[in-house]
Amino acid sequence: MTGKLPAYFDENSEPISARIATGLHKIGLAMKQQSWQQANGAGLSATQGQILAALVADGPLTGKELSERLGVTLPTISDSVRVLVEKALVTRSADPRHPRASLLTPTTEGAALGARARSWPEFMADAVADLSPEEQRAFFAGIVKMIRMLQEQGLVPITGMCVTCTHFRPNVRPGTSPHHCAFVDAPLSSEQLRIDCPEHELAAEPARRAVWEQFMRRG
Amino acid sequence: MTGKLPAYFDENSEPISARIATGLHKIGLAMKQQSWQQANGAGLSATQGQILAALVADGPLTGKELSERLGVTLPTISDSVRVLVEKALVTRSADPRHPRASLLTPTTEGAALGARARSWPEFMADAVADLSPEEQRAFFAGIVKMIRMLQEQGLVPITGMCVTCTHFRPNVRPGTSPHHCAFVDAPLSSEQLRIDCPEHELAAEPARRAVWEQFMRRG
DNA sequence: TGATGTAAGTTAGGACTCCTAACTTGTCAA
DNA sequence: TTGACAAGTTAGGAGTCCTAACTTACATCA
Repeated sequence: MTGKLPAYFDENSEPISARIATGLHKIGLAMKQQSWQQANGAGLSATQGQILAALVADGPLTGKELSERLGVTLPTISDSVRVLVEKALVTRSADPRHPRASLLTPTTEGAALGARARSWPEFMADAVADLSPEEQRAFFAGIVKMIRMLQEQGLVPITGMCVTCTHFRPNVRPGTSPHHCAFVDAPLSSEQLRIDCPEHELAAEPARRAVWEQFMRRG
Repeated sequence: MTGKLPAYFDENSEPISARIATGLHKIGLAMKQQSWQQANGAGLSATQGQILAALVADGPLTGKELSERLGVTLPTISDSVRVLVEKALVTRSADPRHPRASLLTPTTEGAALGARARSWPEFMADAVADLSPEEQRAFFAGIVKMIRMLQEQGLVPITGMCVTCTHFRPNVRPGTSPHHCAFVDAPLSSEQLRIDCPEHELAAEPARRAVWEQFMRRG
């Protein structure tokens, strides 16, 4: 039955991986526009919104930490933070951990805006909601693996994902919830993995690789 | 067997759709950085690279068409095109279809750069390549549906996808290649669907909706 | 007690992105 | 012939993002 039809597209189409890349590109377009619009609607710039969202999600952070999370350089952060301080949306306080660092904390008003900013990607969640649960699981699994590989290439900051966390124990029991989080001491299924956990603690390199390999070894 | 374990994460974790959204956000971060770096390495700005890539992929386009494809306004395109013309990477010629429009065509050098720019998302294809073929199919299916839904919301331009094309005939035969492309008169499987087909011709609204519904009706 | 180093930020400056608003200019229809 | 429409351009301004060069605090070690 294979070879029965001339299979025009097998020869003339780009490989599926390239088309996935193109598709993600289009989705990225929507995200960019959306976050721009949402931020402007809230009287913020896009990065200001992201900063507030990060502070609300992960607690007080230093400029350095923000620059890593958002994937921009320190001067860019410094600039946006200055504006946020002027607007009285965040305050600085000394960081006990680092000599010259200052922890950024949102004010009441800033926290409210940050909470709203966190929900900006929800327009995508809406689009995802129309997929069947099974499709969502498959989609999510692909995303987790893909992010991990992009992290290997140094293109995505390593934060928040279970699969790089000291507390993560992959495939420790049979059944639908094979993984375990040692932090909250609770079982965890593959589709419950976190992408942005505030308790994430980066595992050291050899352990990190071992955890990933054990995670990928299904069965 | 359900309910056997306390299911901490069922209660304390965000829904999977939200985590998918966050994940896509992270991937978007990598795309943004990557295209910035690649473009700079080629002596272009990010949008200039995108414009050249679009011209190489889809043939001569007008400014208007470019602005729709890239999701930016006409002035932004106009500005970048001016620079590209100064650099002798594209030329303008009259468009027979529209009175005041001008078709943009890459020069030899521009076409070479555009071809390189087209391959910039390949770093993602590499990350995708490590997924199993089955995972890739599922991932791709999710992307196609998601883009379609974002198009409905007007967040992604409607171009290049089979599922909005006059030539697309979904689910017309049983088996692994149920669809058909009337343009090249060839059968088509779900994972061969195109995301960015230059022959795409937008179907009129009632037909478009009907096609989508028939596409979603599996079996 | 200093000299040197390191890490976190800031400032300065420049290229690019991206928008809105206002204008120009061809074509077509009333 | 007048007016509407569509495609572009220009002007102006806010924001993004970088590199390079500084500042400042503490830590270390001679």
